[in-house]
Order: sequence, then C-alpha cells, then structure tokens
Amino acid sequence: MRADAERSTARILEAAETVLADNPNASLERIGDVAGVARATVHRRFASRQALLDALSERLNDRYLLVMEQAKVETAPPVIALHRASEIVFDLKISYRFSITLASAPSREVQDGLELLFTRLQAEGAIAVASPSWCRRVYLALMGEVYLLPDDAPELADAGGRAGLLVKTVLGALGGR
Amino acid sequence: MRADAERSTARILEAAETVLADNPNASLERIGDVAGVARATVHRRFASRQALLDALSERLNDRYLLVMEQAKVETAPPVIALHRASEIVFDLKISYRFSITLASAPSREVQDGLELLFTRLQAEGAIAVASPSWCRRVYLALMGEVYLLPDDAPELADAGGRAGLLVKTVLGALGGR
DNA sequence: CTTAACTGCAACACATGAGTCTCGTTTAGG
DNA sequence: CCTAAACGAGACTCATGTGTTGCAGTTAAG
Repeated sequence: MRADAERSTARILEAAETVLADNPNASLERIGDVAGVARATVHRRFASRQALLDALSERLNDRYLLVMEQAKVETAPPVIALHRASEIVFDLKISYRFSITLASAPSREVQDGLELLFTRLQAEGAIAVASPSWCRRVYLALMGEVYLLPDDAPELADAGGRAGLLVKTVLGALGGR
Repeated sequence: MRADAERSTARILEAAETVLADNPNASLERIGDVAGVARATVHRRFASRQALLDALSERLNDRYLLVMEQAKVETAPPVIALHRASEIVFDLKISYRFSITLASAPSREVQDGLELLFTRLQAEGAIAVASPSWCRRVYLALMGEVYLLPDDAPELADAGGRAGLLVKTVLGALGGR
C-alpha cells in the first residue's frame, strides 16, 4: 500500500473514533469530512460501515491490550497496577464512550486481564470477595463516570487526578477497607 | 378523547418504552407492531418521533418523581430512603437503559431530590464529603450495572437483592464506613 | 340506533445514508 | 520523468424511515 493511502486510512480511523464517540449513528460522510477525505475514499479503504467499525474495535482492543501489558497487571502489586492502568487509559484520551456505546465490548482477552487483576486484589484483601466479572463491570462503569468529570471537579483534586479517584472509588465500591 | 384512543396511546407508550430500551434507533413501525397498532396510528397520537420521545421522557420523569415521594427522600432516615428508592425503581422494572441511552437525562427536579438525599447522607456521616452531583452520577451508574445483573448472580444473594447490593456498593464507593 | 371518532390499510412524497461506478486530476516512488 | 496508485467530485441505485393523505370498516358513546 502506498504511503498516502496508509495516511488516509489512519486519518479515517482517527476521525471515526472521535465522531462516533460523539454520535454512534454519524454518517460516513461526516467521518470523511472530519478526516479531510471524500466519502468515496472511506468506502475505498473500508468495504462497508461494518468493516470500519470492526477495524475500530480491533484498534481499540489492541490499545487496551497494550495498556494491560504496560501496567504489568499480572505481576505488579495489584493496587499499583490498577492505578497505572487507569492512568494510562485516561492519558490515552481513548474515547471511552465509543467502546461502550458500540457493541464493541472489550474482548475476552482484555476482560480476562481485568478479572485476573481483581482476583489478585481479593487475594491481597484490598477488596471483599466477589465475582471477578462483577468487579470488572463496576470498574468500567465508574471509569465512564470519572471520564466524564470536568477537569476542575473538586473530587479530582482531592483524589489526585482521575486515576486516583477511580481507584479509590472502585475499591470502596467493592468493599475495600 | 375517546376511551379506545386513550388505550392506544397507553399501549404505544408502553411498547415504545420496551422497544427503545432494547434499541434506541428502532423505527416507529416496530413500535407500532409491538403495540399492536398500525404505524399511522402512532403518527395520529404523536405528531413526530420527537413528540413521542418527549412524551416518554415526561412519563418516566413522573414515575421517578413519584418514587422520590414514596421513598420519603426528604424526611426518612437517608440510608433507608436510599434503599427504598432503589427498591421501588427495580420493582417498577423501569427500563433504565432508556432513560440513560436517550438524551432524556433525569429532570432537574429528580436530580435535586437525589442530591438532597446524598447531602443528608453526608450530614449523617454515612458517606464522605463530596459534591452531590458526583454522588448522583455514581449512584446512577451503579444502578445501571446492578440492573443488568442476572437474577442468579451471587452478589445479589449476598446483599439481599438488587437494592441491597446497590446501596452497599454506592455507600462504599462514596467513602462510607 | 345513529353518528362521530377511531382505526387499519395502502398509497403517496420526501429525506438520508450506504454502496458502486466513472472520469479527470494529483501524487508517490521507482 | 513516468507510470501506477490514490484521490475528489459527481451521478447513480437501493434501502429504510418519516410524515401525510384518503378511504372503507369498526367501535365507542350519546
């Protein structure tokens, strides 16, 4: 593939991410506009709307997998890993709303990583015993809320940023002392 | 308005509630089908799709206001009120997803009622100090998750039902001891 | 019973978005 | 410099959903 084609693909994906985060029903026309590309080009790179959505899901999922790795979810002290993972996600400015709005739920792999993390938190006594899937759901729901908080919210200052607030809140929610 | 017309309106609203909860982009045709009514009749009762959505929002809001009243949010011991309100909402089987999926956020009145409740919880020391709007957001987010839990989830048994789990989780999340 | 209201059905017009194609122009890269 | 690849622009088909209308049949209510 030629270099400019590759650039177009990247710009389309990026535009799709922001546009669809704002409105999951946005047209390909709109996505093309934001990407600075004709609608025909969107169709050239992605055979159908669904294909674009799939590519977007995969892209997001790859990022999440990278996050899990960077946060050392399997080896670092679990509270630290939880904080780190949260921090990275917020830094990535990943359009979180996209990943929940679309049917693109986190992949099995990402879910398993998260659930392992919560299992380790239980073993350490940082949270009460509960099914890992419930922990994961609570974590993601609270992440969504923290993500939407305005930058100047007092809670953020108190807890030392979004990651701090999220960790504090989720540990409390899951019965941590 | 004739009695059968009133019945139709009610059936349309009910169908819209369930159908749109499942898919916010469902067509009026689909809603009419579920209501057992021709699409034309939907248009006769509601001038436009937006008018139907507005009516639905108002309907939901009225129910929420009633819940606040029944739970004695302003006078009962706040933890009790929180539990009661949660219980009633779950009992109503209100399609919670609708009220968040659609732009139909809770009305100012309902929000104020909730925030008053959390202010009272703070005064009692049941939760840590935080902005009432943050408390409200956390509560509603967790309500959404509890709502989606399958009936046989172990967390539900442990906490004594959905309302119990929600109260326990939200109090913990907001720093309750 | 009688009538006015309600309904179902079918036919419209209209808008929007997906997907395809052509053609003339620009650009990357050997 | 030359060519194949990529692009923009525009026209087109097709599908779906909204909103409207007319009409014949049904039902509520005085």
